[in-house]
Amino acid sequence: MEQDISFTSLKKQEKQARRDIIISAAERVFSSKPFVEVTIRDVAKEAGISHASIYRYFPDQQTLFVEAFLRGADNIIQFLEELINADKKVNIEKVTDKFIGYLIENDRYFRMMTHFMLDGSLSPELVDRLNTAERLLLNQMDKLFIRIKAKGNIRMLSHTYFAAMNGVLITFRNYPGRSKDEVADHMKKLGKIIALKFKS
Amino acid sequence: MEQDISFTSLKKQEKQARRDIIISAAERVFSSKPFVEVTIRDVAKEAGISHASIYRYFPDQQTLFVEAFLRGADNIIQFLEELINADKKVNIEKVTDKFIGYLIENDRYFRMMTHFMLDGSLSPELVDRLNTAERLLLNQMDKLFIRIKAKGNIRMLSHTYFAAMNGVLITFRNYPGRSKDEVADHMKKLGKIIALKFKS
DNA sequence: TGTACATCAGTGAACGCGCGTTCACTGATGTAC
DNA sequence: TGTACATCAGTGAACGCGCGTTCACTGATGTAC
Repeated sequence: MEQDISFTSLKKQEKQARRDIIISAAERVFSSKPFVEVTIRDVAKEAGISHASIYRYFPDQQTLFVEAFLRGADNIIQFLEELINADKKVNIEKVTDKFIGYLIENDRYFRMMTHFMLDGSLSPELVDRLNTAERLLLNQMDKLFIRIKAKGNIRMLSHTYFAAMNGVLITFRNYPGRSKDEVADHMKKLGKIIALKFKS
Repeated sequence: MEQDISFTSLKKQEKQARRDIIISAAERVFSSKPFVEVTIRDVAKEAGISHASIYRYFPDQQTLFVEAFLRGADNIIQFLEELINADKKVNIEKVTDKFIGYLIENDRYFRMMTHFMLDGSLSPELVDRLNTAERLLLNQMDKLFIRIKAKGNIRMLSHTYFAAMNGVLITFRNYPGRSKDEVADHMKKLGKIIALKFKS
C-alpha cells in the first residue's frame, strides 16, 4: 500500500512537471508576439509536443494562459518586494528605475498584464485571481510609500503610482523610429519625473 | 461640360457621404465591444448594408478601422483644446477631471487608442498617421503646462502627464465589483492626485 | 515466466466555426444615337 | 421616343484560412493471475 501511494504520487509529480514545461513554453511564446496572436499550436510547437497533447494537461486555452499569467505576476511581485527591501534607506527613484527596467526586460509579463486589464470578457473566477495578484502588487507599493513617509491616503498613492507606471510602459511601447534602448531610456526618464513628483 | 462636372462632383460627394455613414457605424460598433472583436460583418450590419458592400468604399478592414480611429482622435484633440482655452485662468485639476470624464464617456476613442498603441504590427504609414495625431494631442498638453507656468522640459511633462492619464484609464477600467459611476469616480480621484503633483 | 488486461501519454486527422475577402450576378440610372 | 450600351451600388454565395477542440488510434508501461 505504501508502495502504491508513492508510485501514484510520483506519477502526479511527473504530470505536474510536464504541465510546468508547457507553461514555461507558453511564457516564451508570450515574449515573442502579442497576446492575442498566441495560439495553442504555437505553445505546443515551443514545448515540442503535438497541439492535441496540451489538452491532456489543461481543459482549455484560457486556463493555460491564466496559469502562465499568474506565474508572471508572482515574479513581478517578488522582484518588487526584493527591490524595496534591498537597501536600508529606500529610494523611490531607484525603485522606479529598476522596476521599469525589469518590466521592459520581461516584456511578456507586461503584455499579459495589459491584456488581462483590458479584456472585459473574463470569467468571474479569473477576475478574482487577477485582482488578488494586483492587490499583492499594490501592497508592495504601499510598503514603499510608508517607508518614504508619504502623507495622505497611502493606498490611493499606490493606485496612482501603479497606473502611471503602466501608462508610461503602454504609451511609449511603440515609439516610432526609436531603438529598444532609446525607448527604455525614454521610459526611465518619464519614470524619474513621476518618482520625483511622488517624493515630495 | 459644366453640367458634367457638377454631376460628377455630386456623385463623389454622395459616395463620400456613404463612406462617412460606414465610418460612423464603425464608431458605434467600437463603443459596444472590444476592438479585436469588431468584424466587418458587425459594421455592415450596423450600417444596414451587406458586408460585401463595405469593399465598395474601403480596400480592406485596416483602412476602415484607421479612418474611424483618426476621426476619434480629432475629436479628442478638439475637446482638449476647447477645454484648455475655456477659462481665462486655466486650472489643471479641472482640465484633468473633465478630460477623464470625456474619455470615459466616449469609451470608443479610448478603446481604439490603446489598441493602436499596443499593436506592433502596423504599417509604417499608419504608424505615421497615429504619431501625428499623438503629437497634436501632446501639443495641447504643452499649452496647458505653459499656461500654468510649469518649470523644466515642457514636452517631457506632457509625455508623463499623458502617460499617467492613459495608465489610470487602462488600469482601473475593469475594477471588479464596481459600477460604472464608481469606476469613473475612482479614476477622477486618481486624476486629481496626478493634477496636484503636476501643479507644483 | 507467460498472458490477458488496464491505464494513459501522445498523436495526426478531422470537425465546426467565424473571419476577411472575392465572385458573379442583379437592377437601377444615365448616355449615345 | 425607342433602343442598345455603360456604369456602378449592392448583394448572397462561396473561397480559403486558421483557430480551438475532439476523435479514434497507437504504443509503452504496469498489474493480475
